Amino acid sequence: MRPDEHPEIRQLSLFKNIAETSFAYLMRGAYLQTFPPKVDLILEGENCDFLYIVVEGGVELFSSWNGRSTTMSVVRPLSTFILAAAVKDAACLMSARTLKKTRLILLPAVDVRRVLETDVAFSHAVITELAECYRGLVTNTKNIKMRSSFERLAHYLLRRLAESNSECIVTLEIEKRQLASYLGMTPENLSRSIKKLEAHGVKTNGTQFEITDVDDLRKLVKPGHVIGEFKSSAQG
Amino acid sequence: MRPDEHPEIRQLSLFKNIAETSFAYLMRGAYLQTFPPKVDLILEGENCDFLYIVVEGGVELFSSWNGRSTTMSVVRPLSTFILAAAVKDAACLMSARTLKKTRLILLPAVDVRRVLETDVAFSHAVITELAECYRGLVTNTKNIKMRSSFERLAHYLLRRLAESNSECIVTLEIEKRQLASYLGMTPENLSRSIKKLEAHGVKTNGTQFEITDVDDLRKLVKPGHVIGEFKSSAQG
DNA sequence: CGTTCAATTGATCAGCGTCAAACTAGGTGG
DNA sequence: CCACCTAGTTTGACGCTGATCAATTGAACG
Repeated sequence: MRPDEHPEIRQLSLFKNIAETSFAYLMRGAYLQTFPPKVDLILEGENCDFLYIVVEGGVELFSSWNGRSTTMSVVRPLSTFILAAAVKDAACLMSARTLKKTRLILLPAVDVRRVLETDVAFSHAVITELAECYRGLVTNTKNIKMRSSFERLAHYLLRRLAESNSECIVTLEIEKRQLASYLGMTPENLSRSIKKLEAHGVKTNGTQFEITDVDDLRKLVKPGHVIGEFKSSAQG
Repeated sequence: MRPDEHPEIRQLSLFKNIAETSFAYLMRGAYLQTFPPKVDLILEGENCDFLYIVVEGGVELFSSWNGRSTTMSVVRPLSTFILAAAVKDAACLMSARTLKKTRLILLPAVDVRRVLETDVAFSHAVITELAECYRGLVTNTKNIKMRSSFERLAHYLLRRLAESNSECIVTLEIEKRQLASYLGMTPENLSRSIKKLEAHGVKTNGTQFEITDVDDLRKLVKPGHVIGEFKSSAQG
């Protein structure tokens, strides 16, 4: 890959402040590839050879055990994923698959670790990124342990609303079954919970959600007690 | 604090490879303090002024929301906690309190961030530590989302057994109500689950657990599919 | 030796998962 | 362009896991 091929990734917080030579070194070994939907990228348990960057499309991080399976995170452009395993040169704890047609940059993990040794700015960026991933997961865990599935759904909508440009419209970019799994509930239960939302100022139409009474939702979610609730979700 | 006051903390992975001057700088500003049981050290939402090291005793990391509360992690000697918030200079996402009489080292977070800028070895140690914390939490989340409460208990016992010296004895070092909260269940349910364990080769006597049939437990837990299951728990 | 709080036990109930069936939408081939 | 097929979604009925409530037992500590 040429270093100037995707100028926008130079602006990622991971690379923004690193030396030009470090960036060039990383790009020299990088692959830019486009994958069809539903392609397995990573199988949990396998060692981690690349750090991934989502340029376009979307990637689901999930885990399977004993016939069960759960969506851990959804990674959208421009974000990296599987950073923790890459820097530790360890087995991946999550599997990854594309949600739709997706363009990815693959940085060989050895190169990442190499640059880590020479470029202090990169080290600091990795520290910040890992800390954010960690804190995102902490918030996630608190959610699962302290809120009901219905409250988690309301919380999710408020989070997506805060991220969006709109005042009151949220559009799901993933299938409901995957959202259900991410929220730790069954598709059936999600379907019923969405119905229940209508009594709390949310009109739905397929993947469109119109929040007509934000305050009502906030009453369910009671955010603000916990700082960081509406920040990023984890994907390290 | 004198740099040579607690030689064992020099051996912590966070400090093992850092420069002597960095370590001295950190120690110069450090406080060594002993706290009684059940003392609140950190209130979530407040900014993080220190990085903590547990020298003796134990600390519970927990979170509260809307009248509910949950134990997120238990930190034992010699470990650090609240590293992520300290390096990010951000609000803590978890509260902390001592479980019993506990000796702690408090490193001013500004000093930590200062050393981060000058000492590459320290940066790398922080990266490793954060990555481990993150991966511990990933495992935790997978546990909560994919295993039943009974399976989580069995898994917990096997984990503690792997950490202990004994072939078959596990001794709880926390109250059962806290274990229940950590595992995401009620004390009543934990009590009943412990009873159920007797049918799977576990004899109990108060806080003592004797695992007489490890294979039976393993059948419940089915570990090994997910690498890293028996490593550390998160506490960043 | 009494006070206090954790742990246990029993009874009940609710949230949510499971199973099954009907419905809908998006994509494909005739 | 439409019929069809497949897969996701919705709806209903039912059952189980685990929470709640209440009462008792047990253990730690002054």
